[in-house]
Amino acid sequence: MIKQNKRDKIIEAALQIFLKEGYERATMQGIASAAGVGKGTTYEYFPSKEALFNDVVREGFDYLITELAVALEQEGTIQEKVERMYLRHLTIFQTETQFRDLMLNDMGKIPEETQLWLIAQQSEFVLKLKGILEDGIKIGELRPIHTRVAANTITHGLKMIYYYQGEEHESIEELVKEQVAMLFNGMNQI
Amino acid sequence: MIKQNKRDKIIEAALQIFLKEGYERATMQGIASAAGVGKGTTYEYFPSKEALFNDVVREGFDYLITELAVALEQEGTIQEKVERMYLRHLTIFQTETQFRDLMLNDMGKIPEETQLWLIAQQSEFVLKLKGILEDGIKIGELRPIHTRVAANTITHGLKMIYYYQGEEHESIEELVKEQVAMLFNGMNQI
Amino acid sequence: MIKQNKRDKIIEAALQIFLKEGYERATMQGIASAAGVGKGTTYEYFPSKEALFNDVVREGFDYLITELAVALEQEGTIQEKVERMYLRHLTIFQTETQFRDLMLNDMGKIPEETQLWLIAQQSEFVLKLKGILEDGIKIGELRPIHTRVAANTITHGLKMIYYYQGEEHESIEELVKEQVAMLFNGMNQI
Amino acid sequence: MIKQNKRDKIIEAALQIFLKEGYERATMQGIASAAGVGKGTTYEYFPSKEALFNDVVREGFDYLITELAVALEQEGTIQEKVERMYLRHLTIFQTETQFRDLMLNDMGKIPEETQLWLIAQQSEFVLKLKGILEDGIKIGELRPIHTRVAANTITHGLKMIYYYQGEEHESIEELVKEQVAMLFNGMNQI
DNA sequence: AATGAATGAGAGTTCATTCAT
DNA sequence: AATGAATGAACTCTCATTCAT
Repeated sequence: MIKQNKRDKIIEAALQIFLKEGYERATMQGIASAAGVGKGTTYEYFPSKEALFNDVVREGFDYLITELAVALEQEGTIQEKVERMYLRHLTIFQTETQFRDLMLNDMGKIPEETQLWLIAQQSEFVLKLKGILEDGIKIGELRPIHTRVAANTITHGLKMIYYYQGEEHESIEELVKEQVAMLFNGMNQI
Repeated sequence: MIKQNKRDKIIEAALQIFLKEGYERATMQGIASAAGVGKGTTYEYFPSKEALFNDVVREGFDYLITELAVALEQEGTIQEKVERMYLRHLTIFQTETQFRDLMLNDMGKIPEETQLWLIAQQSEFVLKLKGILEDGIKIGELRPIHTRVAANTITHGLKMIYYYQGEEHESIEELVKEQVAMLFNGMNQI
Repeated sequence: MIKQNKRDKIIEAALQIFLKEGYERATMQGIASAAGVGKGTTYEYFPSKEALFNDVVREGFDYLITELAVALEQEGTIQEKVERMYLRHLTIFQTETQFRDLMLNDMGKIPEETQLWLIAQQSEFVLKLKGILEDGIKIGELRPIHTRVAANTITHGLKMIYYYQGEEHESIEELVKEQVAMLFNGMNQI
Repeated sequence: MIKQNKRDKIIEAALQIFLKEGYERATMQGIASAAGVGKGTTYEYFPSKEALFNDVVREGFDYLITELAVALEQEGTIQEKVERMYLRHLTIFQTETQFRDLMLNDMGKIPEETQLWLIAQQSEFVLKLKGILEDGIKIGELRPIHTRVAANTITHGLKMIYYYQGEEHESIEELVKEQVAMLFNGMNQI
């Protein structure tokens, strides 16, 4: 097993607990126990519960954004890129349906500065996607759509998978592909 | 003004407070004060904070689902119906961006039974929409799409508006219309 | 027994505990227990430990100053007035030698405002005493002494009794009288 | 500069911190940092916070008593000796008004044994002063006063300077001299 | 000998809930 | 039925002390 330092162990345990319990329900004692350290130890690494949450969010979001950006940058048509991104997103959160509680919730407890950082990160990501869509229009791969709305729809559409219940005879992967196909091909008869 | 009974006053006040503060941050004292009743009185009508939250969620969700269903049932093309539903949804939550905190968050605190009820309500709604889409395919208004995925995408796509930042020269209403148009017409060149 | 309201019971218990333990050592649990109420109840009456301490100090000091002023205002020579004041002071603190901890110590924990109030109260008292001394000089009862220093010496000299150890065959009352006599008659041969 | 050993550096730092913060507020980490050593190092020299405080008090008191005794032993009338002692006392504490917090406060935290030692030291000092006063009476320099009370009054009167506020056109030195003069000459008209 | 990472007992404070009025 | 005073469990955070290095 890879040797992890205490800080990483606490971050990881905190992520799990925040996910399972939400910010308020989570207790420092619980996080410490899950990390296999004493309660006081958490305060050696993070000055407060809020600061710990802040770092958890930052590291988690950083990881997520990076992964998605990589998926976008690989070869293929734009629809393929987006599909790849959706599937990567799915893989990351398949085991953690509660991840929405970290990403959508509890955001009032992080410092203004981090809130702004999150928005900035997300905006940057949306802009990158917008650029890709504009290129797609230029080379005639896409119709002349409203790229800002499209980039936002695609980005926030990622979160839809949080709500897919396990259903009968189709895998979630297939549903995701169908969803992306719909975004690109539309529903109207032509 | 219609005389409201105490129970309704408490439910209404609780909704506002839960929206503003989230479940954990909300206090029974705050809810009671906002409702203009004594703290003990809340316990005459609801046996616990959780039970109150449960009822608030049920009533709120009920109202929402009903409103959206009405929007769907009115005349027009399917795209028009969906657009109407999106705009109705927008109207309801325009003033309460924190509504996502009630709908997406804090759901761990309601009893299993209500969780299942919520899912059932939502499934029922998705089914109704699915039926509408199937009719649309039958009469040739829509392409032969995967109706379950489409119904889910449309339903969960409603939540995207929570994340629209106030942007420059376009109103949110226009962005919503663009978003619906994209769902129906697709992004790919044809 | 006189029926005391809860606030008074808490103030009284807090006084005892603060005297015995000092501000930092005193615990809200201990104060609550001593007052015969629940821990949370103290917070119904005082928003914090500091606020409770503040009120204890104000009420205690108020009582003390009033009692001493009364002793000064009764009939007699100036030496008799001062002696009476010293003895009254002695009576009040005879059972509470730790009172110095409340009056001299722990003053960093009370709000600036109360600190200023205490100084103002004390200054006012010293001024009153200074006036009495000046009258004494005018009517030839006292030598033309430095009245400000004298008033301060007498006032702060009150605190000396905190340090009298129980000694052999003389009572503290007698020692106090001797001390006052010395202040008025001096030590030098004439 | 004389090389100080670690123990002395810790004692000195601890004195400063105890003076500034009081016993409870002072932290071992703060003391260690001020002394320029590691936190664990303090425990190499002193087994506990209480033990450290104990040693600080003993050494500080020792120094004080010695200084005052020296002032008393130099040449002059008794009034001059006492005045010299008061001024020496003033010099020592002029910069540290918080010294009263060490001397008057926090004494509950030192072991019984040291408490008794302090009382004994003080008693011894009072006795020495009492002897001086008795000699003064014998040679007719002083009136036949109650020497024990006088010695106590003089000794405890030292603490009065803690309470002198900075005042207008007189220096504290002048006030101290006035105070001593009053003790020796009395206030009553003769 | 010197260190500081690790710890957990214990502090102040909040608040859902109870219950006498 | 309506109330709010009373309560204590449970929380975050501090810091004296230990101990492996």
